[in-house]
Amino acid sequence: MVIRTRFAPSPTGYLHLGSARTALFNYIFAKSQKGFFILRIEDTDKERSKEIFVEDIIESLKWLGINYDEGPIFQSERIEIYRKVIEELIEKEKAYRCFCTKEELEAKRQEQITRGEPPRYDGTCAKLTKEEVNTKLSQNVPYVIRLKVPKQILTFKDLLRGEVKYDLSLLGDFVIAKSEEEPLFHLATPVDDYYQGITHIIRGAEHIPNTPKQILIYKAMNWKLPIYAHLPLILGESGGKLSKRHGAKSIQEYRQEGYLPEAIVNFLVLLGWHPLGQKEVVSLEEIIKEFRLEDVEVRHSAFNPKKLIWLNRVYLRKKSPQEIEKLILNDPYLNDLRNYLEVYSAEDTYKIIELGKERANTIRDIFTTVKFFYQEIDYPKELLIWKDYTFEQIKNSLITIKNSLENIPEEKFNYEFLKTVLDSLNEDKGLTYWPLRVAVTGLEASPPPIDIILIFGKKKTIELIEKAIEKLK
RNA sequence: GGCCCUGUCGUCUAACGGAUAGGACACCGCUCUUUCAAGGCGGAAAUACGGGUUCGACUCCCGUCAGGGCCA
Repeated sequence: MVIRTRFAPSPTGYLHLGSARTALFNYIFAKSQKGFFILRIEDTDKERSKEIFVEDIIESLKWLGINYDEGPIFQSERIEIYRKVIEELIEKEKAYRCFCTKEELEAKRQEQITRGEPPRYDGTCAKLTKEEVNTKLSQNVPYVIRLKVPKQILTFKDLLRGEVKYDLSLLGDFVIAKSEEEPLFHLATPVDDYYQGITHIIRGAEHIPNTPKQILIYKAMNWKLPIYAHLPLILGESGGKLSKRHGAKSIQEYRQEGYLPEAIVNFLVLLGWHPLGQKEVVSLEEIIKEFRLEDVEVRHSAFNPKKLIWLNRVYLRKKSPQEIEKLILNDPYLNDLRNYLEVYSAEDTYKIIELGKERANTIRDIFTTVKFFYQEIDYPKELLIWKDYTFEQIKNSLITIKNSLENIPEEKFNYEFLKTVLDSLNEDKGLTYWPLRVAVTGLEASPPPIDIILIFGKKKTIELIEKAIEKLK
């Protein structure tokens, strides 16, 4: 059997971590089985569907490296297919037109509630004769289309949870379409899944209660059922399902902040699944090789942003400065960082990136940790003080450093020589390095001073030391 | 409210009837070090609760409680 999976978002919001995880697992499973992964846009809700969200979904998937083999297929372009199914269901008397008005339905519902029954449709219009229906149609009485639901227990198999039971008598004959041209979610989804040959429906656990409704369509049409696997939900830090409402950031926001797609993919896959052994940093290739859908965890998991940051650091450190430069140049979301690439020579810029990335969480962070290379520095003179030394002692140390540096010929201005010279100046090396480091960075915490001096060069370094000495006078 | 799903360190997870319940993030020490980061070493930290089943339950069953989802 050729495996076919799909990701079927409705374009009513930006793609966030929760739905990206669903897409990812569908993709990984399909690829692990040498199957196909399909993108379907469920845009039948014309009010809430927006083109901008379609673009966002497509762009986000592309960025994450979740490539679909077919699609995007738009439901809005498939109205004829749904119409045929609806007509067939009515023809076979599996579904019927319901002419009840909102007021009538509301009255019945209130009645049922007062009787302590679950509110559901009582099937009045199912009893209408063909003649009665035709009369109402000719009078243009508005209607919806309902599916006939048998009063029995439906059991379906979820690949991760085993058998799930559902009492259909609680459901009543639910609405599957507002008209022949306006299918609802519970109709359009199974129809597409069937016609698109989807073998495995992998989606969020919030769809478990929807599953019986969709299975009923399959049964009414006499179609072979797909395999269902409902993924655990990702919960926000505050508890509820991760969603726009719970302050979930979109994938593109992470991109904008300088996260790497590898880190996000690795992070998401760890929510509910884990690679063999004790390793946690895994590439998409390894994931695809080791992935087994049955091994996916069923319990919901909370989103842990600190672990995402940690993974991002891991991947950031693996990148060479040249690769980071390329990312900045090629990603419009990081466009503004280009300015940083033009200040120093390419060689020096690579060195700066190297220093910055060791301390950065994200690509964007790189330049904030080494901002002293790019902006005028200022700091309170107290920052120059190492331990309990006096201003006088620090000033003298800086003067010694300055004189030593001035005496170093240009050709010997390299790491080893500088280290030998600076190491020899004071018994307490902190008396040398701390004030020197503050003088060139203005910061409490920064990369090591010699690395910085080498990029600034002799002249600029001496200028900065002179400024520091000036402060202490 | 009804129905459904789920309960292992704070968080993500391993253990799929048989070890001192393992790892990762975060946290706290120590170490390295001029600072920060990274690294190395170490620490604290969990089977929700109550009943069964079994020679033996994290693991199977029932109940309670808790969290979450869907519908209304």
